[in-house]
Amino acid sequence: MKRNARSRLGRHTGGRRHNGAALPPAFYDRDTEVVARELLGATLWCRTPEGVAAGRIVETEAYLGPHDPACHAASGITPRNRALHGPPGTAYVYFIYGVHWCVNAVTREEGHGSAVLIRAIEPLEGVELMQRRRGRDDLRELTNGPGKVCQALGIDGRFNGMPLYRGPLLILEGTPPARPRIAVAPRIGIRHAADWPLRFFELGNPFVSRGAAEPETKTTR
DNA sequence: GATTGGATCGCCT
DNA sequence: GGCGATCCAATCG
Repeated sequence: MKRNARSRLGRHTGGRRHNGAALPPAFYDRDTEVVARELLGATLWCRTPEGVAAGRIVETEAYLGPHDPACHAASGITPRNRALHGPPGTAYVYFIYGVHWCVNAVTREEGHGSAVLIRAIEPLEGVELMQRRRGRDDLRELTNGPGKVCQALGIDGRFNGMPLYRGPLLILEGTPPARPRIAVAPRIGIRHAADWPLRFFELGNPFVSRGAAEPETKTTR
């Protein structure tokens, strides 16, 4: 486990290229929990005038639409959550706690209002840019939380409603974790439906926001 | 127009 | 692991 973490650090800090194709809209037009699981290992990639920054997705949460009390769609369509009700593969970017941006990938058919929150990535490209934006050097502290991911990649409200398969903000094919290494746990920081097991992360990965090696989390078969 | 709470983070103990 | 920062958007009057 420790060996994996170290080899991962070594393998990914060199700013390697990734040539994976963008995940198409059809990838997102499926069950939200399946998409949340399968986004693990994909690459979140963002280009701004400052440069490119990208990382491997290691932690996600599923938000299941109007019948999920923790999902923004539970309160109907508003100006804020309009992009959440867009077509599959849309970026839903919102501002939270008066401080942070969070980025989601919209799932299922247009109008359903479900999405996957990207909670943590493993830095792959543009490490210096991310360090500058975050104001810290420690690789583990760059992108281990949804607000940190957006700050490191330069994602803000300008990206809300954009497609994730063309343009400056992309999700690309990557290298999924082995299935036994995917852990399932309750979502973080929510009031309602606080015990629904809809958080997915790569077990043992040092870039997960918390609980990377929690012994009590359930791994998938 | 005012109030309130939130899918967080970073610093402090 | 506890708590204050900080401000937008939804809700209420």
